[in-house]
Amino acid sequence: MPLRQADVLRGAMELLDEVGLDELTTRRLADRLGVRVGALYWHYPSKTALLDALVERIVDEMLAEPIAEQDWAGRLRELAVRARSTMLAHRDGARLVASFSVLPASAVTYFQALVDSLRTAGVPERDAELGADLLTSFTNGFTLEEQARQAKIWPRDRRDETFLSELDILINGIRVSLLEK
Amino acid sequence: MPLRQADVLRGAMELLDEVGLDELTTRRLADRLGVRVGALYWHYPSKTALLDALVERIVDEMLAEPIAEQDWAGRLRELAVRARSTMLAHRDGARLVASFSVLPASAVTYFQALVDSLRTAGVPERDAELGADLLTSFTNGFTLEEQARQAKIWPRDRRDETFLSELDILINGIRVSLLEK
DNA sequence: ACCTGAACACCGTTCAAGT
DNA sequence: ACCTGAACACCGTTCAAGT
Repeated sequence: MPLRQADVLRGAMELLDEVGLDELTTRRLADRLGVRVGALYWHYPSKTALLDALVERIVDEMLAEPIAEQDWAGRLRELAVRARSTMLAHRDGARLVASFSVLPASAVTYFQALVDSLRTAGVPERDAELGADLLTSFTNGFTLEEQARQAKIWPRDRRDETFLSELDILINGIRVSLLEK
Repeated sequence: MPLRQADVLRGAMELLDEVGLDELTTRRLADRLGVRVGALYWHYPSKTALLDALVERIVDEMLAEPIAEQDWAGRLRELAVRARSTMLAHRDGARLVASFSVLPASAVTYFQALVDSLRTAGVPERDAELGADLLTSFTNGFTLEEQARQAKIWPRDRRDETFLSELDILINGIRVSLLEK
């Protein structure tokens, strides 16, 4: 029976996890799906579009489970932790997510969840956006470097500890700069 | 007269700035240097080695000028601002720097400058390293996203403002978490 | 609707041979 | 010491033609 777009996407995700982003080629993907390269272009218009679909699927996972009720700091922490662990769950996940050419709808939702956490704590819109952007830049920068190099040096629990410590420093900055001013 | 390694490096940097990282191929570089592709491999053992040399040159620029005497917060700010502006000075600079396979010696010096700024303010070694890593992750994450997408949407002065605002929030976090505890 | 066959215009890398 | 010529093993993409 014929391939559907979802099969191509699933195959691409599996191949990503097995060989990494640099070895994820259209030809290897076609092989794995038992099809000729050209066939892929019936399902996706370009490799870029396929990678964007992968990014979307990964970012979707970040909000798959609802965020537990808690104070603003706990919500920010949970959102950041989840973004990191979702990217770490896929080989080269951070680099892939950083490379999107079409911003996934779920990325907007994610960013909005950060902004909302701060808004409900009384932070004005413009400041809440700054805080959300700061948190996102840190999380992505940390995870990108971690996945590219640190993961080969330090064990996961050590890296978790470091991430949480730095995250707390950052959240304290948001507290004194945006909440208590 | 024959090509020297420095010529290849300069040519690569110029090509990077003209066409970007994705179009920086060994063949285009060879064309620009008036040489056949294979000749490059006499000067650099691989494209990866050449890219690492580019990264090194960019990171070197970050500390080309001495850091002005000032308090720890001012020093951290200046170091972060300089890292960002140096990466922005080259097309795809942030993505290139994030991709290094051999950590440049100057990157160690840069990181140490961050750590030292905190150490002289009385922060213990381990905490100083956390703060330096936090600052680095943020700066790289911010600039990577900025250069990849935001630069096409917002003018430079608007992005400068945003970076400085977020940087201050982060530095306040370091202040209350690592200095005043 | 979905895929093959075959091509096009590229890549990075190697290496004997030339000067 | 530095480079050419030529090849090898790949890429992403297109598209007429097949089923």
